[in-house]
Amino acid sequence: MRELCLPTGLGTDAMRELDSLVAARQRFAKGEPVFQSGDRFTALYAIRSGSCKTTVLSEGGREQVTGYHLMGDIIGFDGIGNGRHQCQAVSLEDTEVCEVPFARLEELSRQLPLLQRNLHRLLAREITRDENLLLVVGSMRVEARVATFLLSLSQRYRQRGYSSTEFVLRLTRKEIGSYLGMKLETVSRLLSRFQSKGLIKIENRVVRLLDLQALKALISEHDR
Amino acid sequence: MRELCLPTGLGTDAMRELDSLVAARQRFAKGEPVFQSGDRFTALYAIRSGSCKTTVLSEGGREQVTGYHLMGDIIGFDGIGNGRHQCQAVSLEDTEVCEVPFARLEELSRQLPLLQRNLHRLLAREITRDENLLLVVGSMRVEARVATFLLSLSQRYRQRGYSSTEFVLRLTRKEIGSYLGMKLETVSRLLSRFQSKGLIKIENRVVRLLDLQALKALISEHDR
DNA sequence: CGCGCCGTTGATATTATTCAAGACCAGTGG
DNA sequence: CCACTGGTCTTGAATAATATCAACGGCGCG
Repeated sequence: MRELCLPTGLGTDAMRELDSLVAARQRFAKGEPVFQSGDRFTALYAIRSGSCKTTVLSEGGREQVTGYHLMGDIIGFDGIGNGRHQCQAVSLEDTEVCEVPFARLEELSRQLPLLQRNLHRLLAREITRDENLLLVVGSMRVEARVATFLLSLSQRYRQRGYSSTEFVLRLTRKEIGSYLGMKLETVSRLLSRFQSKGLIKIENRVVRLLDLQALKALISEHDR
Repeated sequence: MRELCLPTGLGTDAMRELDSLVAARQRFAKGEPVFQSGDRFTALYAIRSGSCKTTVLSEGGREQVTGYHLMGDIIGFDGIGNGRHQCQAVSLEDTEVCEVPFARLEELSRQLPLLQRNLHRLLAREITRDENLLLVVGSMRVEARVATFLLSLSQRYRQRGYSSTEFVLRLTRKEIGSYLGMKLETVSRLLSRFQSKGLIKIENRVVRLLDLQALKALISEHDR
């Protein structure tokens, strides 16, 4: 498991106890839901490999992508509030997931203050993640939003030990657009523009970041 | 304290223990910060009367309003992640706040499963609150966003036992705009338009909702 | 009383969406 | 193996939504 994750700093005994409550890995093919909106909430899910998107559905059946989750991320927190999942999580490629039964996690975290602390950290990080996204979507123009998206992915891949300058987008243009509050054509245009300015190289879903500085500059360049 | 709040369902003993760790009320005049971005995180704050906004600041010094908190809300969760507050909370009128030291709350919640559960609920609700706002800002046109804002306030005031059709906006047009991802002029225009259509009556900060159905209809009317 | 923020409204400019067409690609079935 | 299909992506032109600029009235506070 990962640095920013539940077992951080736990002793070997505690670690073993935590392991014992984690179920075996489950596999999800591309497009399969890990959980659906309305499902009874019983567990968190740790992504061991692959990736997922989380989406909320508006009354009109409109889908809004609220998260793009990579290996090492934990998803499912949204269900804690009222015992049912408020969003759905869908696998974006072949994905392996470990189920962490939440009732038992709560129980164990009563005995292990450090585990409790880590759980709280995870919950809080989810909050700041969302608020950050809110800042991006609410206050930046589209160009800066896409630049932010790319740079944030870059950083997340680096944290995971992968290349921070070349990676595959598992989201479609439409999904990226939904995530960033714009239309798919706009996403496409901006990626093309970034490429023509020499900031990135993009071929379908494969991005290579060529000029991180310039991308950063785009972000602060103009308000909205 | 309130229904959706920490002491829900606790016995009288547990209640007393919880009370014992809550500090006396503090008062904040309009414009005063309850906590600032970068402050060391030590406590949550329960709003007993009045209201606050929470804002995050981008690198460019741009302010994004991420929350509008009324009496009964608890704020400060954002600091749990890394021990420092990620946003600032500012009083919008004369406001009374109770400080809840977080370390002691964690400790107590290890002994009281129900308290633990309530704490987790609060954290999770904060997450779904943000994701809902994301849906609003990311996928609705400005008209629907403002309608959603008014209806959500209506509901929150009702939950608190106040009039759900007449209330005072403690946020300026600029703050509302920031919260909803639009410009202050746009907010002003939309409120005027709603008024001229007979949906609301607005005089400065005082709103009266006249046609809830029509406001609801506006929301689903069109995507973006 | 005067000054600074707040709010409204109109005219104009810009940004982003919509509509439309075509290229590309992967999967499917003949 | 190839043609077919449906989804994805790109790009252009027209259009609609929203921001910007500007002027002014009003309110609250010192």
